[in-house]
Amino acid sequence: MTARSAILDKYRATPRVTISDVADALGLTKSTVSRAMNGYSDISEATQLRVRRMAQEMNYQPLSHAQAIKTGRTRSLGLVLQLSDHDAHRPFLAEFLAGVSAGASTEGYTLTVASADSDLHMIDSFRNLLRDGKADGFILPRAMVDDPRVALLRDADVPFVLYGRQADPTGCCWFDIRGEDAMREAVGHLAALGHQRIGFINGGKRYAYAGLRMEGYLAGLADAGIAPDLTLTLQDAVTLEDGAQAGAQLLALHRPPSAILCAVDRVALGVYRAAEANGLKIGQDLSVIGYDGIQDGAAATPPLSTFEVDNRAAGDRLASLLIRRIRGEEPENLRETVAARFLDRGSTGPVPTEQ
Amino acid sequence: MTARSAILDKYRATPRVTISDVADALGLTKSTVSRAMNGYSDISEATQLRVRRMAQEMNYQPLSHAQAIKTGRTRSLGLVLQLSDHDAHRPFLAEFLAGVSAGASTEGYTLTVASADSDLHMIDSFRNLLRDGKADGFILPRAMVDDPRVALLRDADVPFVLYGRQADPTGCCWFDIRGEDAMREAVGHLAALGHQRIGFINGGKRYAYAGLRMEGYLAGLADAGIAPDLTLTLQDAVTLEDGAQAGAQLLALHRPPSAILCAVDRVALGVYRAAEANGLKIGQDLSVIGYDGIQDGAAATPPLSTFEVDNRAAGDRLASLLIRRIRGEEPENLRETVAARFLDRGSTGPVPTEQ
DNA sequence: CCTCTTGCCGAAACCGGTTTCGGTCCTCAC
DNA sequence: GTGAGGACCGAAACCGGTTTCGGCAAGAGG
Repeated sequence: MTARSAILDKYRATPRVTISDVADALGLTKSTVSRAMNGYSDISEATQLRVRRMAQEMNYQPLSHAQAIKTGRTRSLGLVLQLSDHDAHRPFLAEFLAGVSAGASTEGYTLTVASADSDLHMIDSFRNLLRDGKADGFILPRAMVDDPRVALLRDADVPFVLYGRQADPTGCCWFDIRGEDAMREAVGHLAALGHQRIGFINGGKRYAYAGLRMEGYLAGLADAGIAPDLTLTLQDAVTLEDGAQAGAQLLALHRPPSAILCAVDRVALGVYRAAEANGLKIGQDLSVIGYDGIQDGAAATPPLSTFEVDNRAAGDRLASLLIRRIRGEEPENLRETVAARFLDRGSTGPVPTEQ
Repeated sequence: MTARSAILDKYRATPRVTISDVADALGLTKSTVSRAMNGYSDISEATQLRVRRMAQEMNYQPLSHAQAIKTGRTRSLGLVLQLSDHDAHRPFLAEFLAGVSAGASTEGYTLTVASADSDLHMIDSFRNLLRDGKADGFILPRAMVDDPRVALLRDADVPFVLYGRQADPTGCCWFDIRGEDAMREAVGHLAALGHQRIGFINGGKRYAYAGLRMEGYLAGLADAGIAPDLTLTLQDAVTLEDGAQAGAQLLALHRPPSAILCAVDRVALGVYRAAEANGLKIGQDLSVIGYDGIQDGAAATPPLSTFEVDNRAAGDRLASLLIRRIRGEEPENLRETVAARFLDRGSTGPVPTEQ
């Protein structure tokens, strides 16, 4: 009851402490307080400290939309979701959003989410959010090879950060997980198990990650001294159905692969289905490795060996990088990549003898 | 090139048309324009029209955070995601968000998303968003039976709208899909196929929907003249693993059910697994009906019969209702429910003869 | 014809900040 | 002793809106 009331008080009763309150409490003017809070050099160190301390004590925090009226910035990050790639998005979204909003809020930022069902609509979203000061910059999920969002925002000099990388890095910040390293490592695992014919089903070719993962696959083959066989690689598979179809296609080959590496977990689960249809047992007759670490993979039989991707952490990092970009840091210093962690869960095994 | 430039112009070059620009263009003062835009009665109809027309023509739209400084409202809807119920959320989130943001933007509102990993943290989120004017009201996904968010926001007189219903409707607006009707209909379907022993695996009991769906299940039994058998009902299952376990439990009964109704698709897919483990063929030896309409259900073999839930539309409606609430409409008039659509897809069949 | 409303709009204050522009006062060099 | 310069802060304008208050003209009523 009293706890409840205390909370409610903060909801409205207390009229909120303003910059003038702080100024009065210190016998200063609000202009001085403002400049002190913003670290202007024409305010003495001593005064800055006094002001900050008092602000802390009085629990004063400038009202973002009051500052925005002059500065144009409202301390909020924009995220425009694309409906077109639903299926790809779904498993990630909740954790990703949690990460972004957490990362944003530790710096006093909030997250504004919009959605668009076409590229044109997306541009509109950007424009509206900027125009109305609902976003100071943008997080762009799923970098594409020739990304119209990048072209637009870069030229417009609007801060943004990519989840994924970009061939032309000019003006780009990003966070990414090194999927290419994962693919390379996966091929290494499979080769170590004796596999020589290792198929690769790549993801959506419009996305930047596809090229990288292909490189990783090829690098892995090179590491193992295996000559790449183009008939064993397919691309542009993102759904379970895609995977089932691609898997069937590979298994129908004259000399089918004994292992299939998939750039996407969902596709790997499709390969499960194809294997089942062919009477093959995953982990024995056919080895499969995926990438993403989705729940359904862990629940499959056998559990899918895959690479765990921490989308929550990714969101957190992206928010942090974008905020630094908004604050003026150079893009060159705002690029991070991390490794994915391999989860060896049982969908691989030694190459079957009776080939 | 020229198209690009035009867009960029709107991004920044054009300094944005303000209320004074409109006033000057009409030979009025900005106070008149402001009141005209807001429909004050002390401005003549004629002038209001003139102003609105000109605003339209000049593409003027008041800057939300400039108004907020006086009004306290910034035309944005708040949504606080709870991390605890990840699994329940995941499949819905993308479409749901798309719906909400679309519904919001048609009324000139935007969507602010935050996340919380505990109830306490969630209250903090509410408070911060309100305090900083980042949300004028909230959408509360997944209504719970004794929902702390409702208690809080209701008492604080903050506008909110529920996805789901509430036993005590005081001050509550909501949108919901009548899961109870769906359950009732499902039981009817199964009974029509000859099933007499119909199991029911309910969802998370902390959620408001669970009670309703149980009622629907019982109503369906009553319709069919079947006496309810409590040993055939389980509850609190939300994940695939929960479903597998619950399914195994029901199938291990002395007199197992010939059909199992699940309040959640994911759980139904768990029942698939349990059936498989028991050597039962879904659709022949065991009938299963789910609820949600998730993709994985369509991809299962046999495709899961279920109820399609349009989360995008739900989000859209919720946004609309919340905005009306924010604008002052009474909660009593802001309650909507719609029916779910049954998808008969092949996981049901006549009751097997050799019982 | 004069007052009293009423309708309609302008003037100015205000909201909570930021930023420009000066104005002290102190120090230091000459 | 004095002038210049720098450190530090106050005064006031400003941002783009909203809201209060008051004034003017037209119409109603006596």
